[in-house]
Amino acid sequence: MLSEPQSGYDLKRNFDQALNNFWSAELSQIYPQLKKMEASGLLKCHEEESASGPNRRVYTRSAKGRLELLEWLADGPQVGEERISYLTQVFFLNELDDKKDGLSFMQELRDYMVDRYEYLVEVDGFLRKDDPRYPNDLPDDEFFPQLTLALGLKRIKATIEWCDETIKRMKTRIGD
Amino acid sequence: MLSEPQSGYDLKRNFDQALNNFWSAELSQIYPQLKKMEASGLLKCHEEESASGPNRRVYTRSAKGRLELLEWLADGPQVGEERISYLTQVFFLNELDDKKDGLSFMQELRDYMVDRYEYLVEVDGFLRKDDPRYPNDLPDDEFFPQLTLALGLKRIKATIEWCDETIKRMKTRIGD
DNA sequence: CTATGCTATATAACTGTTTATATAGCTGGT
DNA sequence: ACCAGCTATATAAACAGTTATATAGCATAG
Repeated sequence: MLSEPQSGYDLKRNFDQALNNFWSAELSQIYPQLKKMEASGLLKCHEEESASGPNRRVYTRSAKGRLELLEWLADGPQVGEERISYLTQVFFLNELDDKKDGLSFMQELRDYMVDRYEYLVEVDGFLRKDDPRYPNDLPDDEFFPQLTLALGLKRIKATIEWCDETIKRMKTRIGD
Repeated sequence: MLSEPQSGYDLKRNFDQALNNFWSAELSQIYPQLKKMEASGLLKCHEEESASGPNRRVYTRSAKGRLELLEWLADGPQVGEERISYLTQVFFLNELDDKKDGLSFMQELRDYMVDRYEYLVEVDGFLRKDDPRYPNDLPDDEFFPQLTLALGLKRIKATIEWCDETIKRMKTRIGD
């Protein structure tokens, strides 16, 4: 992102597409943030006329901005806690009177994960097919975006496995 | 949580331990939240003297609170986006002049994940060993907390696999 | 006896993020 | 002609969450 000059609107689109739901941001967060970064000298801005609608405010990284980016990467991976909302729900599943309701919950979760998995496989296939010049791997501008996809696939697969094992364990407990 | 009467302090401890870093909350978030839930009739509160320090404000779920919990579960799993900070960093790794810096980044990430995996295996082993009365599975009060652990293990394993594959791909690209 | 750490609650300040709303003009369909 | 949908920016209000700070008493280690 911001490797090439972009407006807030472009950035939003790239965020949504490229990071495949591993990070998102609303325009109401992006626009003030870009202004803040411009004010502290990390970005430069120039206006462009738009064919439709208001002028585009196009941002470019400054030398200072680039330095800060390199520092951010040099600090190493940010491995803070990863929040999974539905796990807090799973925790409360033993409060249910009818144990079959817990099973339904897990089956619903599994169905969602399978749908998502199939969607990501499709996106991944599209990325890989596009360029036959590199039989061993993708060019740089596709390699790094594809890494986020590859992790997504592995993690969702692991989650589906967990759903299956949990459903099996729950069925045994119900005595079904 | 809140299956049994608890103070904000208890809740924090249980959150941290039981959800194994899949969810956390600070006391400064918990205390006002409990007051809010008491005000809207979801919780009841009574004070207890404490052996050390100020009185304990102990909360219990009300009938209304229990209903709301059941509705929350009946709505199905909350499968919102899962944010992974380090993936946004991976995305920018192709900005680095020296490709070996990208490799170091991935190796640092792998080391962290391996450490975390080994820690979770230990915790999981401790949970399973404690009760020999159930040879096939755990009692209810351990089964549900263990599910969060089981998912954590599968996901971290998947992440380590991804790190290994990525490191391999990166090495090939460098020509090492 | 002093420092550290634990139980226990509370608030202020700040940052991050989402939802809702507004404006403005262009494009394509019915 | 009208409506829906897209590009494009902007702000207000609300909500979520963290960091810092304060108070207070007890226990334990050095």
